[in-house]
Amino acid sequence: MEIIRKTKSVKLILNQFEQRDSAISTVDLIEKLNSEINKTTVYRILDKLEYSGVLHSFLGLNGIRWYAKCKNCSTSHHSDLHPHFQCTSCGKVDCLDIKITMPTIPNREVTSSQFLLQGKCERCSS
Amino acid sequence: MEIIRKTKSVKLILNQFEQRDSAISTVDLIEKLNSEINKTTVYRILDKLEYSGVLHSFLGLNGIRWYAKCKNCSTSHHSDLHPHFQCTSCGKVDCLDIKITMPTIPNREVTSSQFLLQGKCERCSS
DNA sequence: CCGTTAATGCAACTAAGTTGCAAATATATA
DNA sequence: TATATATTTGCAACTTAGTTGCATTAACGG
Repeated sequence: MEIIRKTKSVKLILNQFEQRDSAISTVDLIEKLNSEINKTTVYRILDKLEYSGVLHSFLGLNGIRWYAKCKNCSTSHHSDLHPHFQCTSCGKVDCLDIKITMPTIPNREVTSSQFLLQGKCERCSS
Repeated sequence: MEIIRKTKSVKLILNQFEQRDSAISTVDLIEKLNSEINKTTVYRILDKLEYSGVLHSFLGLNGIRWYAKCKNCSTSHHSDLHPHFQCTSCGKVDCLDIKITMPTIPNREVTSSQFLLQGKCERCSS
């Protein structure tokens, strides 16, 4: 899971993330690159990009996995404690630039968290 | 989705939730009641119990759905803004009795949220 | 340019959850 | 208590996200 070569498929996937700023679901990515990359490959590349700190992932509504660019992550540390927002109308997901104060809970050692907000995005509520 | 009859299957499922205080995943429930109830029925009953405000649901790690007893919910309003905690070691999930202050986000109308904390529970970290 | 090793495609699989339909059963009413 | 009716159930078949093993292909360091 360590070494990552700059293959055609890797470039195609990274290109998708450079084109937009919002998160992309695995399903969308597979659909979009369907004629160029096999879905197994998409899953494997996303895994590696997350592992190496290029992307971070989280679950949206319906348990589908989403990926977004990392801002301050590395292989050893994922600092993605920001919440995500999914529009229940258009389905689009964004990273929110808000810091979450991780609650301390007695008798439990919290190591990470996922915070998903749902509602209507600007475009869908107007 | 409205009317719910007190059938043998409904009683069996409610009984599972009365026996414990932590959340139960759909998968566990199906497995546990496997000899008595068909999985389709389990899914359908859980849907109805959530709809009618008896249970609330959320996604755990891996996108599996979990259900837990509601405390102050009704058909019209689900007041389950509390976070959930999943132990990465034993997989058990609990509701946390903590109030979340819903962040206000410019240009977005937030209607609900899911907050999942991960780490080690008391039993697994000692 | 070549050899090594990682990356890819493919096909088959797993697992969660859904759907349609016929048969069974809860419940209100007579 | 019997009956009508609408809800609930089981079953089988399906959908969809994600995974695995393996043989083939392609990066890239020397």
